Amino acid sequence: MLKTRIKEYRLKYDMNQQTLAELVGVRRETIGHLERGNYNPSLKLAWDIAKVFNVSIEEIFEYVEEEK
Amino acid sequence: MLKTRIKEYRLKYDMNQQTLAELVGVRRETIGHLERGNYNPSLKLAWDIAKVFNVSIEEIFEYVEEEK
DNA sequence: AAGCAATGTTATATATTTATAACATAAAGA
DNA sequence: TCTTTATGTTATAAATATATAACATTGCTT
Repeated sequence: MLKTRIKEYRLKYDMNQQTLAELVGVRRETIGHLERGNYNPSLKLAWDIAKVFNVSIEEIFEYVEEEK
Repeated sequence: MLKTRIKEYRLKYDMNQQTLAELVGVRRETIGHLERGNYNPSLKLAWDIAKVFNVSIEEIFEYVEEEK
């Protein structure tokens, strides 16, 4: 299961989904889906998002084992 | 454009494509395609490969600008 | 030369991400 | 209340990653 801190960093930068989406070249729905854990992004998208926040990919995305 | 050091690390670990593929749960052709830069992996696959070699994703994958 | 292991390559099918559009909901301000 | 902004949600289409199978090539070893 994928845990993400996109929303946390997005709010830290006082940014809405639309703005982040434009910065990385995807739709705002895509950002929303990622924040809600609906699917795993491509490495390219993960890379681009991490770059916006000047952090490593690992800082924003983490795979953890399912509980149940 | 995606540059990758999969092959470099794979050889360092004296491992063939088949073995690496099994460790991360994909086909050997998929590893081959990645090494030849045919497509960008999912974050999950990139994560799994980095984990096999005990390095960060950024150590193995890097996006650089196209020359021409 | 013959055989084997590793990798390249290609075609097609399947799965998943992402795009697109439309509508719903919730919060905040005028 | 009405309007606006941000986000949720859902359905469908398009794009791309990955699976699968088949065959080619290369290098090594006998």
